Amino acid sequence: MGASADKEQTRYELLEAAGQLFAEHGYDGTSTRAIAEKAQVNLGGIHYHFGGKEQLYVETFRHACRDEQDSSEQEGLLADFLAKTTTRRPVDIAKLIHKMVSVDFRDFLEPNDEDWRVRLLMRELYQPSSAMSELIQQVFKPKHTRWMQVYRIVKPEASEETIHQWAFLVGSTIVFYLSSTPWVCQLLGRESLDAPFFDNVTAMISRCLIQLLDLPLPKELR
Amino acid sequence: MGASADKEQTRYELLEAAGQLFAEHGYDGTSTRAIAEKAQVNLGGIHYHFGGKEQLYVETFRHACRDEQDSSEQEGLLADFLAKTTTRRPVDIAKLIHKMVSVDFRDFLEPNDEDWRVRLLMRELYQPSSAMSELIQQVFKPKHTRWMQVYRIVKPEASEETIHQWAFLVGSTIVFYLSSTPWVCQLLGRESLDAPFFDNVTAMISRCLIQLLDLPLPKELR
DNA sequence: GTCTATACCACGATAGAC
DNA sequence: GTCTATCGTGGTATAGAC
Repeated sequence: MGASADKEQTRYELLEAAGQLFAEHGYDGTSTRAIAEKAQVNLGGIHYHFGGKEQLYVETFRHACRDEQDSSEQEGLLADFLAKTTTRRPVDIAKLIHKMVSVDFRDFLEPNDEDWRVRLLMRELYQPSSAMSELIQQVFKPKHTRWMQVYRIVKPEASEETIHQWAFLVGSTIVFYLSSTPWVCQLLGRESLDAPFFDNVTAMISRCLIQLLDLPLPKELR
Repeated sequence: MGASADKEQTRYELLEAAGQLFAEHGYDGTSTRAIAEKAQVNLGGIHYHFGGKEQLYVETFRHACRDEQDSSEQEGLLADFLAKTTTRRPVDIAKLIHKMVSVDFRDFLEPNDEDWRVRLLMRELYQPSSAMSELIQQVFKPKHTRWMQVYRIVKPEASEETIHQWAFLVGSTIVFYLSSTPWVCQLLGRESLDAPFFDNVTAMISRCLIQLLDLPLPKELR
């Protein structure tokens, strides 16, 4: 029993240490020796428990996914809206869109420097590994499908391609600001991007989505 | 004389070989030995001519920038428009925006697999190195400034922050589709993204930009 | 001045001792 | 289950050939 608990403990220490280092320095920028040292585990332990650096990365990834997919506050927003059998006023759909955008932005762009999970997920975007499919299925596909549902409420006759492209608008903006923060800061002559800045971006993207659907802008977005 | 020409030739061979390999496999994924072999140059030549892998990467980058910044067709579009002293009708500005978006998308998303330069520039986005500042100044800042000028023509009283965020819309979309193509394809159930697909994205982003400025949509975007 | 051969150190992986 | 020794590879540096 003690041995089994120790094993889990060792695995956990390795996953947490590896996650933080991978998120900070990337896959290639992180040495297994650094991970082992940070986790207070012997170098050989990585190969013993996970099989190698590559597999440790994938497992770190699954570890991060499990914690991320729980926060499906957005799911609730949409479900609540769909549950209402009352007539759906255009302006209510517009407000729903604004709320959903806000949730997405808050989940991904809130400056929570202590949490390495979001940054790790984003890294996978540009360095696709064998963990990519898992991340798509568990985190991004549900979000994407939800956005597509919203579009279909308003324009059920639209082409699939158009709906997909519309649904990508929020994600693409988040990916951009998350990955290109140093660039954006340099072009803006700033040190960092704060919450008010992202509130404005949220409002702008909401306006885009709403206007593309020919819905009326709520007062708060005017 | 012959020696000097040989030197330039060797440097050129190294830059071309390194550029292709860096674009294909990334910085960490490319070994100096592979570069030397592809360029038919001795391993030591990299250190002699450039000082090391890092400096070779930066020079490869400048090499790519010089070829990229020439294609400033967009510059011409905007200059032509500004040169016209006739009254600027809102719909003409809308058409200008659509044209400028088209040029941007064509420059970056046209499937020119043989040319490694664009892919190399994009890689720098998610793996910022010492070459970042150069890329921003030479390639992205001019584009960004151009977009900001367009916004000011219509709404000179807007806040700097709003203008920046508006100007980032095109770039963020391009960065997204360029970097996340595998993800997009998997979510769409496609093999690849073709020109008609990007034409639709171009149209959608143009609509966003135009509607955010309260300009009338040209007929071709209806 | 230009290029070649080679040695050096850090890293990932692995086998074998305990 | 843990730790150490060791191998192959990659980036770097340099002495010496031309």
